[in-house]
Amino acid sequence: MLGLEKGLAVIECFDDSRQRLSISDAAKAVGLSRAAARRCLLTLNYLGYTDYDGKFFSLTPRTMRLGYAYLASTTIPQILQTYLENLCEEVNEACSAAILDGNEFVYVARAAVKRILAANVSVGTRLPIFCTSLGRVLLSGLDDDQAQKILESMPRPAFTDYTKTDIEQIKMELVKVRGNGYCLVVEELQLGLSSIAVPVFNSAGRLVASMCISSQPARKSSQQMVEEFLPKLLRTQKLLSSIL
Amino acid sequence: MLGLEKGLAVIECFDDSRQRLSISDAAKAVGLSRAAARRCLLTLNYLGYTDYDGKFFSLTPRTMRLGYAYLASTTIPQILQTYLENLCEEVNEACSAAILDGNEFVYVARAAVKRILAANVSVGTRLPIFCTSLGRVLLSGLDDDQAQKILESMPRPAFTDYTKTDIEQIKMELVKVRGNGYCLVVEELQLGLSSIAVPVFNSAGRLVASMCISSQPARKSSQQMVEEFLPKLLRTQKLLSSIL
DNA sequence: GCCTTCCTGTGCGTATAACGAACAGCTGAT
DNA sequence: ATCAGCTGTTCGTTATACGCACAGGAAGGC
Repeated sequence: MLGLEKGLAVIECFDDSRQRLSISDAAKAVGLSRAAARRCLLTLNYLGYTDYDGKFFSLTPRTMRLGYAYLASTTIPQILQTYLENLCEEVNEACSAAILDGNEFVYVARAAVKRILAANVSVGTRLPIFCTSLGRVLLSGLDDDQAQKILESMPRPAFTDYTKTDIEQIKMELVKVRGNGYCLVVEELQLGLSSIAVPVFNSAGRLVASMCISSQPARKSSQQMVEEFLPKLLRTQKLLSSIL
Repeated sequence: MLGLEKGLAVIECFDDSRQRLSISDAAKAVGLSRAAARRCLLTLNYLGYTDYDGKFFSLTPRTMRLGYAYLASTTIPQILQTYLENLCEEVNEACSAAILDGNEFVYVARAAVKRILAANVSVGTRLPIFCTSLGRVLLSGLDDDQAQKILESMPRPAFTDYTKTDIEQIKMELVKVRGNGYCLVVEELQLGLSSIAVPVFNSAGRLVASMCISSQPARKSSQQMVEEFLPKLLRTQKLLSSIL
């Protein structure tokens, strides 16, 4: 069904840098002919997924039904959310859970503490997997071939001086993650940010998500992260694996 | 483009009561022929929006790209989120913001306090507008004909003994909201829940959202809600209207 | 003022995608 | 063992989606 494919591509091409699109804009962004893009947008408009002011189309909140169909249809994020809030209460740091989607991960649950600097992430936010604790834990659940393929398929920019970008280096990290059962990443995504993550298994022992506690190197040393946070993460992990 | 319409309907038909659907299930739920439903699901699977185990289809996190295209393409929710977190910090109660979508509203930002009872709402959750403070504020921004039409179009069950279900009664409430500039709703959606909401205007004076502080009648009387919370809501409202 | 350029909306003939019906194979239940 | 229900596949027909081409309109340059 080509029409469906094109329509979905049109929806996805809206983002923070493309909030309002004319027909030609959308056609260019998605790689469709103007006629095809127009048909898609008019259909989306007819169905209530977009607004049209005569010149520009913009998405309506109706679109959120699509994304939340997933969250509503999956119990794991809801359960994770509850446990992360308890965990957050306990350690007074931001706690998040994520699942793999292609070469990114998606936050599916999150409990944040109110601090001055609010990391601008929320449920639905996507981040690269190669340089994050949540991502590397998810990667560690794949076999080497798959991990290799995914790592090769993605750009691996050095966000900071500490970012590991070499595939072999990252694969060595994955080995460590599998051996230790956790992943600590310090300032690879952003200076001043550190996080420690563990895998989340369901009752069948399958890796279904990863969860982490985020902090700042200035407040918590790497050693503190492991000594203080890891036991609590592992306890939550155990609780979760019995009910997922 | 009929194909697009059908595909989107198929995505939306997944929810908490329909997590995993066979081809026949989906066909019945959406009202398509089995053949058409199969074509949709196979296409969605090909595009990565669903998983298929040979019998049942389920949505993948990829689907969240669609819903989050809206959030990412709109700055209002992000700004609201920041202000709600400050407000939440100040009053130590759950603060939420919502926008209108048909005869429901959608939470687009939310800051919750950690309490024992976690109201099971998050960004993306939808609730009816006729019996909620957020909803009535949004309704009050429409003209009478539109409000009437929307109210008529939706089921209005009495969730509690206090739920106002009569259209005329609700319209009188809307008049009060317009006059007072706020809306207080006590235990109409659920026993033990109360909330007070105000409209959010952009710099052009147009109603773009509503925001509320939620509490419990056992802890905060109606009078307290108005005396303590309303001034803070109005201050935040004023701040927002200067930057939206 | 005019011209150019870009975009939009529309019509049309064509290719083909989507349609539904029908059939065969499979599974699970009675 | 039989039946019911679901799946996957094929096939001829329909009409959907296609891209091209043209006209109207808005914005900008000269």
